[in-house]
This record gives sequence, structure tokens and C-alpha cells, in this order.
Amino acid sequence: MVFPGHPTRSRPPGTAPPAPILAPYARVKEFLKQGLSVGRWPPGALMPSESELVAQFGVSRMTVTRALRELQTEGLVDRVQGLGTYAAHLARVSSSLTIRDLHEEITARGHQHVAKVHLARQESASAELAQQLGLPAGAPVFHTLIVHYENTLALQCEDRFVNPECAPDYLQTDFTQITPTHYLLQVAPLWEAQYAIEAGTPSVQEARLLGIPAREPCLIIVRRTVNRDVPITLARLVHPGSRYRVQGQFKP
Amino acid sequence: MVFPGHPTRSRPPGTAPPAPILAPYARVKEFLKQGLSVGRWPPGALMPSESELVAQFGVSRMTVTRALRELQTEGLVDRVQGLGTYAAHLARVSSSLTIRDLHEEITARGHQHVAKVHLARQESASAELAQQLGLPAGAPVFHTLIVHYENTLALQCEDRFVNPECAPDYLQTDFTQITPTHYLLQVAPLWEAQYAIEAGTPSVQEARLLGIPAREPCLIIVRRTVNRDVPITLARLVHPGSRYRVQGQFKP
DNA sequence: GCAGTTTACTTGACTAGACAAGTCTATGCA
DNA sequence: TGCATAGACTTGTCTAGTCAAGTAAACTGC
Repeated sequence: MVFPGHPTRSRPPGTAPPAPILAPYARVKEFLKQGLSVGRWPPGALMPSESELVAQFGVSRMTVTRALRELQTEGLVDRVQGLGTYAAHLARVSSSLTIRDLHEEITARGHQHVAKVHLARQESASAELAQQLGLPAGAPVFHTLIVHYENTLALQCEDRFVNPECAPDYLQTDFTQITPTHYLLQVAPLWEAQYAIEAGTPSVQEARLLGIPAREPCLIIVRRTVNRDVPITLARLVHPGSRYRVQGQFKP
Repeated sequence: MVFPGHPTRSRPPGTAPPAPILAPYARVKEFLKQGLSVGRWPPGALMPSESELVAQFGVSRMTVTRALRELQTEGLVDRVQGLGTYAAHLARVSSSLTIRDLHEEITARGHQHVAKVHLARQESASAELAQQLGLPAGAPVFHTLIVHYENTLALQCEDRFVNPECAPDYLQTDFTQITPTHYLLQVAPLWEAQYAIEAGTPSVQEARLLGIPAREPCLIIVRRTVNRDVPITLARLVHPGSRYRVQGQFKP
């Protein structure tokens, strides 16, 4: 795996990066970020109070507050009412990794996204599945099994269960035209998900559907999606390890 | 892979979730979030302007602005100066997945984290490695190869290159006591990283070090870390697929 | 010495205004 | 018709102040 080269190396030597005129709140923020990056305030250290920054920068308290609050939501500082602002223990911060939508990823490469529907029907939920979807055992659930291709190469085997209460017309959708993810986004636009990413071998059926050897390592993502505490869908996404990777940025 | 059950199922039936008294900015935010979740403003739709929300909630504009700005940083709305606030196209939003530190993960399970150092020396950078670390070709780099155990089971093989300019004392560190990640955090507390997660087979050496069959699927993470545009380290982390998974939350 | 209270300092949240800048529409002139 | 301009509306940012609430140290009375 090779990442793009160091960006500053692509700049002609001797030229400085463009320094846009920053808004006052951004200048305060940049000052604090710079101090954190050079270790001026090691993790856990007490940082300047709002009133100190007000005096130092000659701005109003609202401006300083905005800078500090944004640093807090970025996880760079911890603020405690009555005590002050502290440099965050970055090692304990769970970081975030951005990942992209499969359809967008394929079309962004200028390739064609094709979906083949192998199964789309209503079933009775097993006890475990019913619990995951917040339904009584034996309740009807929708079940689809779709293989996604990049041009002619199978990229993902998508095995999905859907809560009928959230998407009653799910099975009427033409999944060769619109992906389940996109359809569910229309029905329930706001959601959260829990994820597990692991490496493993595909099932016999999955290997056959993907057209890969039974022992080829696969990247398997299991995802459970909820919309404001109402479970929507449970999906198992199997990708051939040689054809797919999750890529992204990582920030504390 | 089984996620914990639906949280509302663990509440006694008939009891509502606790409704804390929300601050005005939080009430505005919640109103907009609720509207987004029920599809009141489908993706791309124009949402109420700040002045409309000011009139509706009887609060000052700063309060409304805060609610809207937070929704914007959460990726739920797009704001355009001169035009207005729009419901975000969630499908296009790259979402974030929180992942945890290995050492913390092991100790949180009440297990013992043991590290065995197999290599810690200075080498000359190959052309490709030098480019990744922003160094001239052939420049000295630090190279460590460490296997991390949970109790007696190998969980991660960590092959790492470090920019000596950022951490001159790197090789003097006792990596059986402090992990490279922790040490590097002390030297350069603020950083960003680029990630790639894939499934694959380990090299012969990695399989031997991890004590697994040569064909066992592994979760492989390649990470490049920079501190304010200065590259710090390049790491290849290989985990047996049967012993390790990445788990996390996912929010638009 | 010790328990309770006061005080100083901190962040949290808000108000009512101000000016700047971007976008679109309607108007008026050539 | 075509173009320039003037409003009207939007978000972006800031000021100078207010009140509330949490923390810790200093102070007081016993």
C-alpha cells in the first residue's frame, strides 16, 4: 500500500504555503493547535483560560469561546466548568476513519456499477435476528441478497435484512437501478450505525457468488443501522480481499 | 457478529426515555434533527432560515447560529452564504468510524498486553520509503518490528518506520514497556493519519511471528502519520483474522 | 484542628445589536 | 433586447455585556 507523496515536496522549494487571512476565532484556534502540536501543553496540562486569551488577542469572549468549543468537539482539548481547559490525552481519544459509499466509489473511478439480485423476499425472523431488529421473534422481515460488480468483477456480496416497519415498500424496489443503501436513505434519511470489520473466509455460497476461491481472504463488514433508536437494517458485506480495501483519513 | 440488543427493549415497557431540560440552542438543534429524521426536509431541501428560527423559538440569532453550525459540522446540513441552509445529501457524506488503541483495548478486557521486540535498528531508506516520509533517498530511518500479545496470543505484528527528525531517541525506548504509538504521541502530540484496511494473507515471516498458518486471512492496516505536514511514521499492522476485528460507531 | 462559608475564578449559555459578503430578483436605462 | 444596478434576503463573524453553575482555595467561627 502506497500513499500519495508528501504534499510539501510537490511545492517548488523556497515557496511558503499560502497563508489566507484568518478570522479572529480561527487565529485563536490556530495558536492553540500550534501550541499543542509542538508540545507547549502536554496531554493533561492546563491551557490558558478564556479571559487570558481575550486579553492576549484583544477579542471578545464569544470569539475565544468559539475557538475553544471547536477544539473541544475535535477532541483536542477537554473543558471542565469551574476548572479550565486541558490538553486532551490523545492516546485515549477514539479516532475517526472516513469511508466511502460503494456506488460512489465505483462511479468515481469511471467504472460501471452493476448489481445482480439473487434473492428478495419476506421471511420470518429468527430469535437472534428479531432481537437485532427490535422485533418480536417470528415477525416478518425482508431479506435481500445482492452482488455488486465493478464492470464485470464482483466487488461485494450484500446479504441484508430490513425492518418492514421502516421500509414497507422495500421489496418493490428495483435494486439493479438503486442500491438498498440509497433506498433506505430516502425512507429514513437520518441514521447511525454500528460496525465490525474483520478478515475471514467467505461461505461456500458467497465464494460462488463472488467467483473467487473458497479460501481467498475476504474483508467482511457487518453493519447494524438505526434511525433515532429504531433499528432499520442489518447487513453483511463480503468483499474479496484482493479487490477491495477501506481507505480513509484519521484524525484525533 | 452480534451487536448488543436494541436499547429500548431493555427499558420497562410504558416508560419514556428521560427528557432532560435542553438548552435553547439544543432545542433548536433537536427540532431540526427530528425534522431531518422523519423526512420533513429531504436531502437537498431548503431548510428554515436563521431569522425564521429566531421568530419561531423566540431566541437570539447567535443561539440559532450555534445550533445550525453544529449541525453543519456534524454533516447533517449544508450552509451557503447568500442562499440558505440545505438538508445534506447523506449518501455522499463520508462517514466516520471510531476505532480504538490496541493497548487500551487489551487492558480494557482485563487482559495483559505483552510486546516482543524482534528488530529495532537504523536503516537506509529505500526510494519509495523516503518519499513516503518526506526524506531524501538513502536517508537514515528507524525500523522496528514488534509483536503484540494479548496474554499469550499474538494479536498484532507491527512493522514500523520512523522519521528520525521527529523522534531522535526513538530507538532508545523500551518498547516492552511503552508502545511506539504512545512514545510517538509524546514526541509529537498532534497528528493526522491516512489509513488503508484490507484483508490478505500474511508474509511467511509474519505468519511465523504470529504463530498462525501461512494461509490464514489477516486484517492488514497500513497507516501513515503526519504532524502538521511533517511525516512521522509509516506502519504495517497485521492481525490474525480470527483474533481481531475493528469495531465502531458510524455517524453521517 | 476542623467544619462550614465566602470568594475568586472558571466554563456554559444567552442577548441584542452590528457590519460584511454572497446570491438572487426586480427594476430601469440604453 | 440586453445589461447594469439596487434591493432584499441569506449566512459569516464579531462585540460587550449578562446571568448561571461548578470548583477550589482562603477565611471564619467553634
